[in-house]
Amino acid sequence: MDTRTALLDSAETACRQRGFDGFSYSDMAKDVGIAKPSVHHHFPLKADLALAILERYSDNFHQSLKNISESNQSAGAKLSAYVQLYRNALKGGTCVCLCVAYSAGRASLSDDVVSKLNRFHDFSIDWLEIVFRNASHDHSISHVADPRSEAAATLALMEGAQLVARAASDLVRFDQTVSTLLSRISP
Amino acid sequence: MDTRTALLDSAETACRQRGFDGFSYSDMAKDVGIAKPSVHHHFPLKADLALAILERYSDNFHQSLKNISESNQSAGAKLSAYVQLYRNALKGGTCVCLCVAYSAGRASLSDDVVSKLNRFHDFSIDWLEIVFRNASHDHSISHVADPRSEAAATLALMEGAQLVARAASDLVRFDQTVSTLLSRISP
DNA sequence: GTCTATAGCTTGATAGAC
DNA sequence: GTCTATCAAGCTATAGAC
Repeated sequence: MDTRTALLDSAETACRQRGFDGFSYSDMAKDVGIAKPSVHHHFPLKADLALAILERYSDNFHQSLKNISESNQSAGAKLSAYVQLYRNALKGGTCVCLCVAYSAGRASLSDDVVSKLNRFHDFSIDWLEIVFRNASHDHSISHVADPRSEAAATLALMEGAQLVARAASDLVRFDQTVSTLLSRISP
Repeated sequence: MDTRTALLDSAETACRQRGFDGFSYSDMAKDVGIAKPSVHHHFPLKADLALAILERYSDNFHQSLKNISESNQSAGAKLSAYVQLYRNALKGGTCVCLCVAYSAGRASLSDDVVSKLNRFHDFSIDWLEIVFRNASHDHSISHVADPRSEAAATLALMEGAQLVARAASDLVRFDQTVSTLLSRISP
């Protein structure tokens, strides 16, 4: 594995565990086994690092949603897979997803990172809106109200469920939080 | 106003804007107009400060829920007031509530603060559970599923809605997120 | 209860050799 | 691309005078 990728892995994990202000170039250097100033060769400023982490994360997430769309037929099955994605991102209650970490640490981020973060949110809501719109045709999710609002609520539910589960370091909290949503999905 | 209260005000606001690692004793000292070491007289360690902020916040929140319970008749009206509480806590999109800030910054908090945070979450869920349980009698909220799960989902929805709105610094995001929930309340 | 002074450490970032 | 050496600034925290 190349050094840049190893550094990004280290930084993303640390950021999702402890927040963007909760890890340093020194931590990354120790993790990867190089000297601290060498990290600056790959990411001159921490703002560069913030952007690189988000861009890679964003690309992976987009790919995940594409895979979910392709490998699941009904809207309900797609929604269920989406919830699983956020459940897995918790890594047993030790992490939150990058969006939760960045949203909470918004004040330490540059304007372009914040705007990319908001575009990430929009992308997720757009995808969910289509799912809920399809659900009102295939009836795989019960009593769907306005698809756009349902989509926004679902994204917030995922982020909030992660926060509560992270606070307790307990996946059961996540499961309890999403159970009403999942119960609306037809088998 | 006494110095301790002024310091708590400064710290709570800063924490909700920038996270617990995002402000320092120096910031508080400047805010209140005293020297930095004087802050240590009131809160020797930053861990003491973390606890004091949460305890005061918790007491205020409990009082707010009590007021909501007393001044609203139907379950739907109580839920609507609860949502407003979280909307106001956003302060126009500049802040999140303390629980969101603490949950995201969990790694920097001591064990007793984390356990108090989890008790705060439980208290909120308990209160909401009663609201949803009453709603299945007074029919002021439509299609209520399991009250405990609805309660957990509602807390997560509030925290997630705050995160998304904070990321965008835009209250409209909050309103869009909670609109499906509010539309379930009978007029 | 507030002050000045300071300790001891970590941070992000740079200079310059190899 | 990685290193050693270093910087200025920030942090939490303490000592001791008033």
